[in-house]
Amino acid sequence: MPASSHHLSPSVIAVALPTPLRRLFDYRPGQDIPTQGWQPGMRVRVPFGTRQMVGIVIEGRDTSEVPAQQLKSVSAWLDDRPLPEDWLWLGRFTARYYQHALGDTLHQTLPVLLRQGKPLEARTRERWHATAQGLEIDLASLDRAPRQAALLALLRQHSRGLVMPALTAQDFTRAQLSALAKKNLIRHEIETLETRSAPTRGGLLAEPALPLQRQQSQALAALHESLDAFQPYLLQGVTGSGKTEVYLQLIEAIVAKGRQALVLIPEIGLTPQTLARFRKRFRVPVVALHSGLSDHERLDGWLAAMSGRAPIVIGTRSAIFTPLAKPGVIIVDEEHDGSFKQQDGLRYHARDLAVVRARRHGIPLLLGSATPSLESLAKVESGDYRRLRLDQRASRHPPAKLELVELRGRSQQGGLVPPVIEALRQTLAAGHQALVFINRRGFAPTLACHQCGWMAECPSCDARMTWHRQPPRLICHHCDRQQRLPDVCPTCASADLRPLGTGTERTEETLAALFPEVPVHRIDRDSTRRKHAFEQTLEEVRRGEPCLLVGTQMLAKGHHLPHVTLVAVVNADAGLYASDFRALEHSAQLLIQVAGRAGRAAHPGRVLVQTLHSDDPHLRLLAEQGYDVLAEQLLEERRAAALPPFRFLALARFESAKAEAATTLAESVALALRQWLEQHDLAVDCLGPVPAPMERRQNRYHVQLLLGSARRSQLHEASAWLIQWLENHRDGRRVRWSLDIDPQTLS
DNA sequence: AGCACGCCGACT
DNA sequence: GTCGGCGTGCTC
Repeated sequence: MPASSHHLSPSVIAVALPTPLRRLFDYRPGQDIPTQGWQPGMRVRVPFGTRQMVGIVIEGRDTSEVPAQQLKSVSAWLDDRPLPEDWLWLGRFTARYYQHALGDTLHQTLPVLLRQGKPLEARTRERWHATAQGLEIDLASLDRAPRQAALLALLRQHSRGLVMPALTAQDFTRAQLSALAKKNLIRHEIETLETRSAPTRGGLLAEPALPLQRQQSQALAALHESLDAFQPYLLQGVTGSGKTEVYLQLIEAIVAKGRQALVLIPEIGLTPQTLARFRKRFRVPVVALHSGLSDHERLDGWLAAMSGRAPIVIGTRSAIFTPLAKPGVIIVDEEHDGSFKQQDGLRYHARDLAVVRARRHGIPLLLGSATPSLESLAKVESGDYRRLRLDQRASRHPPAKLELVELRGRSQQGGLVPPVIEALRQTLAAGHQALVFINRRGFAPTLACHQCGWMAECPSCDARMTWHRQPPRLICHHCDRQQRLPDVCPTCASADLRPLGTGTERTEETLAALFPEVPVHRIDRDSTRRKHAFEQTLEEVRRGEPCLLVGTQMLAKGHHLPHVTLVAVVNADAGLYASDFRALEHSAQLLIQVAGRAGRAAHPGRVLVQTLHSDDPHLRLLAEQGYDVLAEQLLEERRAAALPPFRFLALARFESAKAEAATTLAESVALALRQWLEQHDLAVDCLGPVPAPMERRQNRYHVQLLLGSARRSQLHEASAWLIQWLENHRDGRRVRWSLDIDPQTLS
């Protein structure tokens, strides 16, 4: 709403504040309203309780329900123009859809520096110099403050001065700077960073686009049919079929029209290589928003996107909230990936918000995946999305078929059966590389006593502790609790303690013993904790010498491993038989993704999948007919079972130190909700409360209530009512609760 | 969520 | 005598 539709100065403004309270707070506008007038989306600093907070002005009001004497005034208006309208709109939509407090939502989707009230414009930084006095003084006179002396010595060497980042990089502190400044030995000035805009001469591209295969051209042609209107596309392409090249050429067309492209990538996919590929192609700036940025870098990227200076913005989940001056397309790569859903606090799904945002802007949306989510496939079926297929790989080999290898009745070494070990041997003998995929880190999933059957259990969770070798410890993967390894069984004192099951460390160890002549690289969260360790290993692997790779899903996603011709999956069953209704979908996606690592270059690949259930119909369907056919069947099963995407769900979670507290609250709210649903004749059902799949985690008990409806609007009404009930009920104090709209998992 | 206020145990 | 435990109540 433009300010002109309001009084120049309303008597009250409603402000969204960073608190979980689901309401706005009214203030008097105060004295220093910007001369151009106020507008929704402007930031204000306001007194809140005993503190000052930064809030976002949402609307003006003639009167407040709050008694006039209780109204406080705005302390300061922080902006003379509002934050971008597209950002505010999406924030308001998100808060409403996910039933989250608006103030908290807006706060979370803003760069840290803007949350703190820093100016929206140019970024400033301090540049420090030695003063004339500081240049003359004898450094020895500072011998009691050696760091100050070192700092002054450094500044003396730089006549143009040094900026803060350069100083903190050398571990100098603000305290040391202030101390020297107090002695008049140094001083600083504030400089504005003139963010360079793009060199546009020489054209858009820094390197020529690659020639397209027939299907890629067709996909691109289809995309060109709707560059100026909302239209979602599902680009379904097998690994190695050149989805990225389609993205790049689409972006080229969009940027050539003076518009911006926003690219969302899964957390694990925003690697230096991915980024390098974009930056190498385009001469224009590519802003990357990832977790490694400093607050200043993040603000810079945000401002560059907001002003339109950055034609291409690429980032993970939270980048969906980046404002764009001239939105042209949104691309979501690996759209099925679970990391697009935030799993705590504001539980939004970036892919779903991308749809909403593209519709609002009237621009195309491109969802890419080799293994699309059932949600997106259902939208293709219903005609909402257009499907574009890429079935051909750039290399002449078709994607490797999954070969199921039965585990039952076979001896195992490090979790591998003889035919798989033999296949590894042949692969190495041919001078190739092999990848062993095992989705459990550590040495063994647990430690068991062969005398009495005792197993290492976490004292705080309903879970087994994982046996780790490096360092030798029992670690709970759910709460991070660590214990030393027992020498003897704690219940029967037997020394016959053995690993139960297999993790990456154990497989690595076995492979190193079986194939001493080649290096074995383990890639999991533990082995790559050191910065750049992952990249270094990949670099070495890409050189192509025969080697073995052992790893978790870190290895499965997106990395080019051109010399790998054999993929072995240690155990396909873990995900297949999990209780979660999406378990099958997710493990099929993971298997196909792992399989995609095999044979991307000159040689065809093989994929061996070990399983205890080689006759499982779903697994066989996947192996024999591929993901599409399985997905079709899974969709039918979901339809028959009235599960998403044919039904909408909301999951209320309750958590407390005492099990009864959570259960009692959940029961009361369920009872009240059921009555209310009946009275209002809403087609929403309410399942539970039931204990969560892992009831006890970190010594807290988890209970949940599942709401389901075929009507999204009714589900929303019901969840809004539920939230209100919980907020008004004091018993909820000792119980922590949350509501998850469109939950990704029911655990 | 913070942060204050408030009323009962082990310390200088 | 007080520092501080976290129970309850409020934030325009």
